[in-house]
Amino acid sequence: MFVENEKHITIQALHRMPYYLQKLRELKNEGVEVISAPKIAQMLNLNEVQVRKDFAAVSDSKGKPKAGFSVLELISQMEELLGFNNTDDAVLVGVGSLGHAFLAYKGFEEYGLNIVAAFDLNPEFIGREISGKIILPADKISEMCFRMGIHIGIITVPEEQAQKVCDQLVAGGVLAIWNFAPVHLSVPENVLVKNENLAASLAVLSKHLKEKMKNL
Amino acid sequence: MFVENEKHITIQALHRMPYYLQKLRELKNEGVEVISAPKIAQMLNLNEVQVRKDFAAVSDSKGKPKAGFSVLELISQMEELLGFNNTDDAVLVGVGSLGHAFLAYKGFEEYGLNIVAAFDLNPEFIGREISGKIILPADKISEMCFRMGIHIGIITVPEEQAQKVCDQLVAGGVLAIWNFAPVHLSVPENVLVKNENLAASLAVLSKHLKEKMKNL
DNA sequence: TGTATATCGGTATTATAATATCGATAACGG
DNA sequence: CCGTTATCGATATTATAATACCGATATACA
Repeated sequence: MFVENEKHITIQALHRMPYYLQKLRELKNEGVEVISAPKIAQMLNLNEVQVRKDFAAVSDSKGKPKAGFSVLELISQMEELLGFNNTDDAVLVGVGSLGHAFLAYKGFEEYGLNIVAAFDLNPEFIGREISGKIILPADKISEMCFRMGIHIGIITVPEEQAQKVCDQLVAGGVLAIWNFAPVHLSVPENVLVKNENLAASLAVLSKHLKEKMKNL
Repeated sequence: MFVENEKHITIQALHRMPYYLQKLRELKNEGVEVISAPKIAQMLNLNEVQVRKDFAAVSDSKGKPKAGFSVLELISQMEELLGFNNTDDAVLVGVGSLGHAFLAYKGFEEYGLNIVAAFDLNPEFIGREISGKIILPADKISEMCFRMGIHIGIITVPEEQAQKVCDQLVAGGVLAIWNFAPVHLSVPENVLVKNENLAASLAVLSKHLKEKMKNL
């Protein structure tokens, strides 16, 4: 007879949350205090029932008929859920062009991610400073993650090196991996890999384009 | 009584394709000529039926019982489908840290994407050369896209500017938009927006981590 | 103050994708 | 050369997510 305190949130709903959050913050800045699901749905091109369900999944506060939901309450509950108000430390491996950009990118902090160390396999980079971080040799990954209690790893190395780097992160106690290499990574089942496969996205774009062009 | 020549491929299947392709190329390099669905499934941590169905969706060549599928045929048919063997021209808008990295990134060409022009709103950047491309003023977007017959636009500007840039791309005849700004973009229905929302990915990671840490 | 209505929450239905099942068949070993 | 078996394709089932529907209710306005 335990109370189910964990709301079930689908992965798709989770992906929609940042869009809600962005729009809600916009509305807040315009002075809007209450917003209805159909209005949000229209703005984001979603189904109104889906919006209402998504809101119900994050929020325990109820919406009022004819009016809607409290913008401020939704914002704070979403930030809570998404972890954007408590910062996680992360390490980054691979300071090629993409890794370089991430080290320079200020936006991550806004989402609660703080890159505390960067590694590379290339001796040429090691010891150099990029955006205020000293680049460390890749063979120190496990040790450093363990010592600093890091649980998030970002992989921006070429595909050939990705699995090896991944193994080192896991050995260092990392539980969540953000993988930008276009390869499948094998990990123990308690570790989550979130793939950011640019090739996959391009495939979608390219397919769509091919179909559009055919009809011209 | 027309023959259905367009195979139906789900969006999820399309996302899996680059992983298959990567693995198949690896196998090809090892000299493997025929591979079975269960083996691929095991390597990529997928269901064997799913793999077989995905293969059937791209390929008209049949697999052989007890043996499997021709690695070479699968590779060429996937490349064909994904459009990795015919290059599309694209423009990029926003040369902040991420845009900068994309201009420097060589990998896109491998996937059939060629960035032919880059734009920015910031007068400070205009006229400067980054990775061999001259940065043009954003108000030239529509004109240039139209003149050069560009159909793909990459948006790497901050969220406040994204919708405006998007409208200009659409006005210039762009049909597919790769959006890295964490906002929903409104477009006509014949235009595809592929969102690459880093915040959304981080949300997934953060949620997973929060649950893991709770159990410690 | 009463009536119309936009929106709510909950439930039912439909759509989509993943997985399980099974008879058929080509390769392999004895 | 014949049984054994891994894998196939096709079909059935289950899981998951999206959408439609409906009675209840708070607000707005006559």
